[in-house]
Amino acid sequence: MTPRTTFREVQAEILRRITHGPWGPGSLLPSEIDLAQEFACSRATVNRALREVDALGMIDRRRKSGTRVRMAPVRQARFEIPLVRAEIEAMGATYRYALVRREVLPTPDSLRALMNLGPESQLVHLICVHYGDGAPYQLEDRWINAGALPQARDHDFAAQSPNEWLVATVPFSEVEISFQATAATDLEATHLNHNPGDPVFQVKRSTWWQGQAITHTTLSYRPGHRMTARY
Amino acid sequence: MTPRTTFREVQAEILRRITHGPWGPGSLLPSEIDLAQEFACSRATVNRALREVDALGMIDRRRKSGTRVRMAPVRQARFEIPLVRAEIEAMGATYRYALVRREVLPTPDSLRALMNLGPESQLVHLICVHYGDGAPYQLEDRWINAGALPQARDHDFAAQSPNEWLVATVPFSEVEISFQATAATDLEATHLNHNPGDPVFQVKRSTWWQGQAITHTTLSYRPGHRMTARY
DNA sequence: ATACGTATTATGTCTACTCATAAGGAGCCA
DNA sequence: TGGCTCCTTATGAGTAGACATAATACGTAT
Repeated sequence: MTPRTTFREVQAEILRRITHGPWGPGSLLPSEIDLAQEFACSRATVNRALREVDALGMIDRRRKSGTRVRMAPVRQARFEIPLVRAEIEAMGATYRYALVRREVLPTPDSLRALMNLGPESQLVHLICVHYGDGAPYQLEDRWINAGALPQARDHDFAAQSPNEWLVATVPFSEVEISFQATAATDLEATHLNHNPGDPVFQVKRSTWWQGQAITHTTLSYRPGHRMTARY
Repeated sequence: MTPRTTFREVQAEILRRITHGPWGPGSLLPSEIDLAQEFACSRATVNRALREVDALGMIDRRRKSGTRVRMAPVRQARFEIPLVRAEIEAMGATYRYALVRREVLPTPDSLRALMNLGPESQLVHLICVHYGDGAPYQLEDRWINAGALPQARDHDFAAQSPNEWLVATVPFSEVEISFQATAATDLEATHLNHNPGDPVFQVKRSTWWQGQAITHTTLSYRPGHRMTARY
């Protein structure tokens, strides 16, 4: 029982009029005051509804000019980036994790520029495999800045995957993520049931905290992997 | 000159306290009323600030229980999906487009299930290439539902790319998008400077409008292409 | 001890009003 | 034809107060 008009109702009706109704691309919407009158609610309610439609990228709002339906909506896809464990368990599979390699090395030249580190810096290098129902799902090749996170030198990554340790240790970092297709290396072929040279879906992720590089990771997926989103 | 506390200031301070300050993962934030008192503003202002922090996936809000900092933030990457033209022109390159093939065919079996179409349905099939500064950038393999969009049968796609025609014709559709790595086909090799079998970054996109399949597209990128986002 | 109803409390949302700010447009003057 | 000021208008954002709703806490009856 909500006799009052809610901003969700207003929003739904506005969306309907844009997608199915009289407000086509480029058209000018009535002012907030007029809409408030029409929907018999306060201007604040209309404002909130319009602000959320704006966040969807479907309208363009300008002071004095008014609110206009975009000619082409600003398309944006949102991908949730879950922990591998959650991703695998969400498919109903049993998660297992194995540490393949663990070493402390001076920073390789290829990562020096990427992580903005000096020549004497050291990185903890980890290679591990994530399995779903016993089948390899993802190969993780991770480098952790030992200068920024000295605890990483001594941590035992055999029990807990580095990703889970990191989100618990540095929860709110800045992240740059990129997707690409590459040819399978011998390492990827060995651990992911690929043949060398096969196409591999890779995610590269760099994270920073307070201007310091924390970790750089390459995630390689099993053959046929897809990332999907709706919008 | 804004002597009043704005919701942005409140939001910034809350974010600071979560990321650098005293409110670590799992901790309970003061109630909106207490925060309003502390920041000398109204509850509505605090509410708006907290609502936006919630949208970032950093806190968990529950009636009666209060607001809690998440143990691990809900990571979400947002990708803007621009028109190829805009993508290429944003790099400072000159955009050119070429139509390679245009035909009307009965729906292939592989697409019948995907687009939920009957056996007598027909699709407009288009293959085109998008160039940046004369070099091939993206190969577009598109199928348009001729039943839902009869205008597509007669439209001349030599002048305008199908994507631009479609966003002008059916601007607000539902989209499913997925990314994957595949091996280059002969067609991709011919038009994108790949060798057959090379890894190709592919984007597949299906769009629907009012429950009807509109179009299904496979976008294949030139060698080395990356999709990048920050969050 | 367990089950159930009730009080409490924090968030969710709406109203009504106020002032701020960006920007289009009219009018005026050189 | 400019270029300038000033008025008007639509959104942006704040205040205070009210009621709704979900969920926990607690006290009482069985």
